[in-house]
Amino acid sequence: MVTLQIVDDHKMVVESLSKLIEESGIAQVTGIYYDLKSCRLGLEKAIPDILLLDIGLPDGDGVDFCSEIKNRFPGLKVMMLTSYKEFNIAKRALHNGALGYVLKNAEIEEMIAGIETVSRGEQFLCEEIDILLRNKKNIDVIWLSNREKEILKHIADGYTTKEIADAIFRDMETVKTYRRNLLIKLDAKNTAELVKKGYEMKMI
Amino acid sequence: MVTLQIVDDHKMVVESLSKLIEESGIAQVTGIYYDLKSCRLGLEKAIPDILLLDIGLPDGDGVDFCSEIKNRFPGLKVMMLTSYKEFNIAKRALHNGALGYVLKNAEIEEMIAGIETVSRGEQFLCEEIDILLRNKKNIDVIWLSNREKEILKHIADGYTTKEIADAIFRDMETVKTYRRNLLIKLDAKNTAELVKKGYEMKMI
DNA sequence: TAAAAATTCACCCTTTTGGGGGATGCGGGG
DNA sequence: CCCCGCATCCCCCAAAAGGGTGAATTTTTA
Repeated sequence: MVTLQIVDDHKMVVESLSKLIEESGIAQVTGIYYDLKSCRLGLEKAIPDILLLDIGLPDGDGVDFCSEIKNRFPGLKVMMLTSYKEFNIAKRALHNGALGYVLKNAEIEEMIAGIETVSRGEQFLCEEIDILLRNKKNIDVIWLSNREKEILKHIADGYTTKEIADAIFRDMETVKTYRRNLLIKLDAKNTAELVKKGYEMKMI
Repeated sequence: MVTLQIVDDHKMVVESLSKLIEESGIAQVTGIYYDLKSCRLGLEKAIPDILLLDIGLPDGDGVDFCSEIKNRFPGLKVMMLTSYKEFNIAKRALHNGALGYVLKNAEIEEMIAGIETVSRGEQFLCEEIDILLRNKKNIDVIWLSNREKEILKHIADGYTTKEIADAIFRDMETVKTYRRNLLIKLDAKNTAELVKKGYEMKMI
């Protein structure tokens, strides 16, 4: 029997979904977590075959967490279960070792089929994401360094170039360079669009 | 028997939640919609006692929709069911006629209790939202006019003052005034923070 | 270990924003 | 009828962001 655990902070979602999966007979739900911290603890005790992973968790990002657990438990099959229909997010998740990506507005049957496929070790994408990735297969994924993310957050918080420079103990010119690069990387015309895209790509 | 309908674009959520509510015996689910359009059509045929309403629907905003349906069906009890834990969003929803506001990460028991309370015509807030509103009860709700929302969207899309002025056939000075007012209204230091706050308050 | 990426700083110059004042007219609510 | 919010436009001036180009050093990765 395939064992499965779920990480999602929406109790309402996860508990009803858990019932549904058990009733379908496709897998046995051996654990439910509402944050990454308790998930880490739980995985130390017992590793399931599949982990259903949300993205917007209260104590961290599911996409980053994905690479973390793939390093610790390479055999664990991770299936993203989220509402983010964004090229960059999906692509980063797959790069980080996720084997599946299913949107929360997908049909339940699709989800069940996905669990089945992933449990065999094959990649599964829900239809919408599959189309999304196909249509943009020639587009590069956008990766930001930690410094870039840090500065992007400061920008979104309303800090000026000077203020950011003081905050990170660097020269204004350095921060200016980062701003320029961020504009290019996220393909934004100015700071406003930069913040918008940062939000959309869940980099803030 | 209390009748209930749900509007939420997450099929996975809504279908499993629907089962759960029916099993609890608290209400009978007489309709499920994945967007506002089909909800409008459905309500024309049969009005339930309670409507569970999400916020981020594909074809519109649940908060705005709330005032729309309260005008058409004043007796309908609307209960927001969403993941947005934001003062302004919750407050606007209640102003727009919502009788309940429950977060998706609340306990299912809380949700059931909420349905019961709302069905009696009494207001119900889940614990987290209750605390949020209490702590900020002296803070004013932020309302934006249509023009302000329009300009805020243009700003987030990366248009400059000049470009926005051209797009809406108004003078640059007019747009400048709107920008100034938006900064004051959303309490932002500059455009970057303005866009951030606009996103957080779901005004973009 | 060599190539690639990230990080840091520099100079110059233009465009855009932000902050301070106004002003007018219009429409709704008390 | 008057006040207030909304919408529109005006002037001035300082600060910040944006754009081009270059380059050194360190860290990471292939």
